[in-house]
Amino acid sequence: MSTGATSTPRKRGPEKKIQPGELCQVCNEQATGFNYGALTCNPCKSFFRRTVLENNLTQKCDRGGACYGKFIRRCIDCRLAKCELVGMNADYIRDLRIRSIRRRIQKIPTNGQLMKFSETLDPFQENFLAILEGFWIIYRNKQANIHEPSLDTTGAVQRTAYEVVVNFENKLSTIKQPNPFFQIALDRLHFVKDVINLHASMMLVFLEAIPSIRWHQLQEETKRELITFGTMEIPLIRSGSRSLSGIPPNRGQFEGTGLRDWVIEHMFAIIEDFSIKLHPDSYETALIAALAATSPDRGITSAVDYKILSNIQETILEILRIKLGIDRKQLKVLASFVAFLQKLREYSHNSSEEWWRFISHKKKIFMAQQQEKEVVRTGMDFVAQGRT
Amino acid sequence: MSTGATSTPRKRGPEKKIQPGELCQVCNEQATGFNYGALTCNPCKSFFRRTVLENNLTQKCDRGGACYGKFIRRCIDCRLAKCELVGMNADYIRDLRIRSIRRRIQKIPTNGQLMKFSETLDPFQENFLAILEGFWIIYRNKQANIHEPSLDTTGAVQRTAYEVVVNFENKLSTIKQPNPFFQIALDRLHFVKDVINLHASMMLVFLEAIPSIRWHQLQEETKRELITFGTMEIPLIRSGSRSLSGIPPNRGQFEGTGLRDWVIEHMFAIIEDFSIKLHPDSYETALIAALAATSPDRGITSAVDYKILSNIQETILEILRIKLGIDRKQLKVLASFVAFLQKLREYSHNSSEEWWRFISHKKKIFMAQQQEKEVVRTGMDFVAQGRT
DNA sequence: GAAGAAGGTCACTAGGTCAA
DNA sequence: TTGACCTAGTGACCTTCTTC
Ligand SMILES: [Zn+2]
Ligand SMILES: [Zn+2]
Ligand SMILES: [Zn+2]
Ligand SMILES: [Zn+2]
Repeated sequence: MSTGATSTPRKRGPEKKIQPGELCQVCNEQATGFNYGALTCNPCKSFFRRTVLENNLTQKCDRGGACYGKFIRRCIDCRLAKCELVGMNADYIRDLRIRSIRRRIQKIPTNGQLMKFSETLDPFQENFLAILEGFWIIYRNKQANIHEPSLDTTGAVQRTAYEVVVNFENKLSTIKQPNPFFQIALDRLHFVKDVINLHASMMLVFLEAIPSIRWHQLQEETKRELITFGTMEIPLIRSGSRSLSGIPPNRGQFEGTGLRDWVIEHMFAIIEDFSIKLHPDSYETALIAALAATSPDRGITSAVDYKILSNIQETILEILRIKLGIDRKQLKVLASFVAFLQKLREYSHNSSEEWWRFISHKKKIFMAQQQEKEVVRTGMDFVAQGRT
Repeated sequence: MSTGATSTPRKRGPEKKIQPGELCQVCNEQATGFNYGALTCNPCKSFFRRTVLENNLTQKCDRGGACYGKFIRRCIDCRLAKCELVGMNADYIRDLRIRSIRRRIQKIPTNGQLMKFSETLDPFQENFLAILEGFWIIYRNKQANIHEPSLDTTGAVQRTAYEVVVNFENKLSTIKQPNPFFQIALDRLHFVKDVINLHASMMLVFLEAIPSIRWHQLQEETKRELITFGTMEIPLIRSGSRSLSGIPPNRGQFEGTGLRDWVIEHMFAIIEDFSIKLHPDSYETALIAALAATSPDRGITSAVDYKILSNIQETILEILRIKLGIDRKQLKVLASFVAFLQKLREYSHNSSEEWWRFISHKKKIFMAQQQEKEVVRTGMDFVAQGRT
């Protein structure tokens, strides 16, 4: 078949106009102009867009493909074939929409036993999302050390579950703030530990706050796994999210700390993936973070806990899906989020030993140099308990 | 902008045509619009369609053709005569729409209190799924060489789009069947090429058959990319699927062929992943395969093709999601499918060079040994054209 | 910056469904 | 068989780019 890619240069701009009386090359009615590469009428233009560009259904012609003239409009098969014959071409598309999906979303619940699908969040889901998003904004904007630029939280949380969020803010403010000004070498170790502790503590607050997780019911081991991996994964999401708010990730703070290069490499690849490929909204980010934080696929041994976490994942995924639908985004976006989470899990799985080596090493140096007058680092100590 | 600041309610869409209070020209009841060429009520519209376009039944009037007003509805004879009198006309018919394939996914009665919503596939989606599944069963069960055990296709395809599927079967049967009995060393090369060609040709048939893909509109380069990667990916899904039907994958057929070990390793890891972790049913498998086959994320350079493929992906994902919902499966299952596809893409991306090296090498040996009296291997040659 | 073309909207209607 | 109600394709008319 000839490619037909040699489309004639289209008439554009204030140039030769269409003569009155010129006919549609498809249906022989009055033409209105050049549409998608051929002289056609308005209906045929719309038809072509709908059928080819919006991916509508085709069907066989009843009359063996013999439709012509005005009657060609009644036969999708023949009309489309004629469109292509006269040179209408998908190369002229600028944007595609998916109407079939949009239409289904508009279905309203019927009064029958079996409800048809209605795509809005129910109050529980709304609340869930509000709390997550509120937390996320605070977590994202909070300085992880006083070198970091802070973002203004005011206003941003307005629509969210305010009280809960204020509660977060209070809890987070009690956590020791890492100090990046190194007076002596030992300060650097303090700093690293404090940063990790901060994130681990935030994770604790986050997980306790996720609606319906019933944190205290989970087994100690499960909690430890969640916090350990969450502490590796969530800060990357935070960093990507801050990057989207205009604060680029600071690679320098990891270099020369003794953390292996491939880990740093992997981290920043993920952050870039997040901010460039995904560039999610703030609610999407909050939900992605919640999915990462509650993932059961990291060696949770208790079957009960696994089930609890799976249910939460399901709840979050459902909220995310409906929200995306409301925003007219494609399911593919959800798929890309899931793929990202997969990568994130691979990262934390592969680098957990390295991180642990890194932290232990720092600790050993620390202990050797000083009789550790133990600073309470709730988050980190909690994680550390699980290690031999 | 300040157009006429007067109360112009910015009308969109067409003008309202019918005034409330207009009467049906046939029965004098409230009219609903122009139907088949006359202003009529809904019942008269339905009546006309049924009688003229569907049944053609007639029946003499008891009252000598004197029925009028509302009572005309009781007399087929008079009602039809009046319809024709006021100008209703069979020319207004369009094609019959696609008859929806018998709903095979029936609503499952809810016994629990949790189930609030249930979605069903629309006719287009039903048809799409039926064709895919029908193709898949044939593709899966077909022997790729005469050593392979075949599965009985009879019965399995009964509920699917039968004609389309028969068409597949015919197309597939014209492809050269690889012969695994090696008389001379050269036969082995023939065999390898034929196997690859078989799969590439199957991919071609598959892609042409996917509803709404409009294969011929895609650019040559796009087609080539799809077939190339599909030929690497789809056979793995097939193998996993056969494994679920009780036919274990045959690793031996790759060993000693010169294909590098890591590729074989990767392939069988994916097959195992598919059959053990995913264990999808046959609908799901067909949809997963279609997703893999139509993925735009493999260096499709044409923006239009990318959009078209994305659109199809969206359609398939939506069907998969609804189908999973009907089967009471969690969204997480969808996520795991997506994650699998991601792995599959990584595999094909990483090993495409190796496969190409492998095929070219075989070809070189082949050419060196014999003046290649070229056997037509449509599928493979198509792929090969894109390579330098 | 105006003409022309792409894309969006939505009332309208062909055709299907199903309980009565 | 009927007709209330639904689904989804249509096309008149509109807005939003893009090009000259
Ligand atoms: Zn036309
Ligand atoms: Zn036709
Ligand atoms: Zn009437
Ligand atoms: Zn009568």
